Amino acid sequence: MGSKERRERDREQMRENIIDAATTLFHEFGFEKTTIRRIADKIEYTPGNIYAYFKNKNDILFAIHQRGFKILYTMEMTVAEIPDPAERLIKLGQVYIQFGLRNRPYYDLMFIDSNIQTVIHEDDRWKEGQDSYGVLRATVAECIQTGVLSTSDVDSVTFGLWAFVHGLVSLYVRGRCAMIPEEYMPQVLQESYAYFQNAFFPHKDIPALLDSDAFVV
Amino acid sequence: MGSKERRERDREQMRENIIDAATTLFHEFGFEKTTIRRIADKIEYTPGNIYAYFKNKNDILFAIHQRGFKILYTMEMTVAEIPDPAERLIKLGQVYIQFGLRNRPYYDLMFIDSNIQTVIHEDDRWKEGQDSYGVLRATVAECIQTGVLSTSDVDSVTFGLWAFVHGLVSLYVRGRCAMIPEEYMPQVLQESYAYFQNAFFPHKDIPALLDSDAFVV
Amino acid sequence: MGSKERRERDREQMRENIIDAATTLFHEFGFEKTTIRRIADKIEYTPGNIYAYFKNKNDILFAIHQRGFKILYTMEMTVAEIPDPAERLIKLGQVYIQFGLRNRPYYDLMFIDSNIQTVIHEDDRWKEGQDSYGVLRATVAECIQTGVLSTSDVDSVTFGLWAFVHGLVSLYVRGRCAMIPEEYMPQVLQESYAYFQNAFFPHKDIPALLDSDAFVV
Amino acid sequence: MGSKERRERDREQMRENIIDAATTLFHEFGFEKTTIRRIADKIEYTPGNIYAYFKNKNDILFAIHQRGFKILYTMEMTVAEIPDPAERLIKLGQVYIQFGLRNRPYYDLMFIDSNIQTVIHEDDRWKEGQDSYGVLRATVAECIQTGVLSTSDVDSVTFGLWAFVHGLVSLYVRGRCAMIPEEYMPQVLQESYAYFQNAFFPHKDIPALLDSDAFVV
DNA sequence: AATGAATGAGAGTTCATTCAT
DNA sequence: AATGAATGAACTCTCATTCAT
Repeated sequence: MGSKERRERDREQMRENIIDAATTLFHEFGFEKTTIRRIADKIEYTPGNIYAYFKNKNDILFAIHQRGFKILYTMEMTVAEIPDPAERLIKLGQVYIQFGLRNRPYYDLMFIDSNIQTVIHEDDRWKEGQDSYGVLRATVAECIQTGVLSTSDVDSVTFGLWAFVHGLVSLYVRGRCAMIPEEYMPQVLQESYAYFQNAFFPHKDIPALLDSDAFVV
Repeated sequence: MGSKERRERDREQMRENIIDAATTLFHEFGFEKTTIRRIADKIEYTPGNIYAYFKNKNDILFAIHQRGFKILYTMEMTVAEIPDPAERLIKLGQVYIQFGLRNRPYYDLMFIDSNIQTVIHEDDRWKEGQDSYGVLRATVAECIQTGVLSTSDVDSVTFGLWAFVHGLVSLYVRGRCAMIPEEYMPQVLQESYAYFQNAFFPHKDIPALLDSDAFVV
Repeated sequence: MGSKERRERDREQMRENIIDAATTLFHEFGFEKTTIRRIADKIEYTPGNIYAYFKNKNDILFAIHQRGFKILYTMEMTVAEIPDPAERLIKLGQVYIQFGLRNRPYYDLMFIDSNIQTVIHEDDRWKEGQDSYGVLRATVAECIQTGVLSTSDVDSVTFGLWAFVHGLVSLYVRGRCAMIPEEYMPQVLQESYAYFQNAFFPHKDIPALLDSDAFVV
Repeated sequence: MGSKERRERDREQMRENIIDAATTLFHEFGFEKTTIRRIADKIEYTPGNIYAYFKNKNDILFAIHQRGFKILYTMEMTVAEIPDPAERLIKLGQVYIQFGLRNRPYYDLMFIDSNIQTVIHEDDRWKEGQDSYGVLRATVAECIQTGVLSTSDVDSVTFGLWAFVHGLVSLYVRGRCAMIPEEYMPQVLQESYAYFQNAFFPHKDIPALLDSDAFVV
């Protein structure tokens, strides 16, 4: 019977609907202020019914979290095949920023929100994130190996680079850029990135990637 | 009468107590999950009595927020007199990191938390923060003038530098560093900072400031 | 399915239960001193559940208010067909008094209570009440037309007559008749009414309606 | 020593202040919604200090109540000497209406409010009110004796007359006159009163007292 | 007499969650 | 799978009242 499969598919679809609705609402109103009823209303179902798909409210949060990392990883894969590690590193940063700006609700949960901490065991979260971090770290390591970056410690540089792009995205996402006019932000992000890129790879003639749309918010 | 003054002092002390308790709890459990009752319990007072000192829960948040910026500004002032703008810039970054690591609950509220947005008018917040940003921006501008930094846009570089240090602190404060062992973190932070410092000021011989205690968490 | 209908009926029944309980309690203790908890206790439900049927406490008050006017209007209709306007007017007064005495909690809310003012827009309340007033006014107008009442102003007389019956009911309902023994009250009300009736229609030989049970409290 | 007397006088003055403030506030916001703090604020004293003058909130209510009856009685006395009982009766009604319209907060408490019921023992209230009622009743009795009113029962007529004037005042005071334009009300009240006066004393030529200012609100 | 701090009880309301149907 | 009713615990906040000073 395909009926069993269809039921499976319907079930999955329903989970997706709930996650979609919750993602938007969590981002817009915050986790605490988003009620199960509101999520249910949005997808035109009953509050109680949500519990047929998720153990509880936290469980929804966890699902969103997982989905976010899946998306990020997919995006990272689009530049994974670039042979030159320096260029790959630069593009990785851009991909990361692009991911953050275009998936704010996910980014929020994955790298900023602290509600998630009570929901997800540290080990679980690390497992989720380690692939992404792993890709970045591996690229940095390659850069060091090829001499384009000179450092004794892979993690320090990896962490620093991550911190930089995370800083750009999170200050913006959390509305701490009031001193810079909104419409000017894409340019500031891009120039900022370009400046840092140049500081790290001064001798290499890697295109500044000014044509990138990573910074379009 | 000194009695009136003492009462004044007692009252201020009480406000401090409330702020202290709330600061800790907000950081530990989040704003929403921290109840007035819990704050009251912590200082062994009655919930209702809190309202004799603060209009409401939001008002407490606001007070914490203000105090944080006051502390940060004071810390920034300790390096404001350094004549060499490059050195001053480097120390400013260290002071910022130090502030973040040692005042995590404040840092949380000031630069990460999003509850604050509904509590504090954007204008007010910006006014609070502009002094700090202003100090940083002025130093960057000086570096450009003296030719030690070369860029066409002050804000892009200022924002980028802020993003970097904010990234370091916020990833740490929000527990996203599980991939790096806790005890190894101070070193990672320091080396990361040193590496970036060197990337930005490669020709100047500014001490790496390895003796700094900025990174001791 | 009859199941949906039954659920509908159950729901309506529940609303009725809440209204009934609230009506009694509001009358007995006043609106402010009646707590949602107490209403819930009385019908053996949970406080929170009340909010599944009424938006808030005010909403309950409003529902009672509406119900009261419906009852009054229905009672007025029972004498609306009396052809002689003078007789109709007299009976209208009796019906009004009867309504007040037998539905004290409603009467309270409709014509005495001032909490209702903050709950219900003046326009809404007036709309509710205008039918009742309209019936009375039309009857007075007819009496003037047929010459049995002589006045230049319909409203003055209508208002005066209303004031009289309202005075009787409200002094009683609000316990201002301590100077008259309780058991003597029905007779006082009746004789008072008869005396006024005679003063207004001295030449007509309308039965004093002593057989009426309007005044039995 | 006059100092003891002055202290006595000061104390009395303070009680007056509290009563004044409370009277206004109770009328404007209702008993429940008027807080002790608000009363204290109005007279620029401390909440706690109020309790040096009144046992509790109810006690203030009681004092207002008493004062109201004192005022009413005083006003009634201004017409007590009119020799013709019919004229006296008519003027008594006008005085009553005037009292009600000009002392709404008192009137509210004395004849409408039901909070007072829980505060004041029925016996006490009756004692307060009996003088006023007594004056009215005595006048009615005199009218009967002189044949200008013909009835077998003094109380029925007394109560009816009281009900009429009470109805006029209370419907107005409690905002149930939305169907009549505000500015038209004084005239309606006056004409209504005149019409009733004429119904009761058709053969006597007592001036309609149209010049009275009793109905000016 | 007057203050300001403090209390404790309780208000209306919300909401995640459960459960019978 | 889905519903609608119901729960129970908790929330923020208010306020009459007390009391040490």
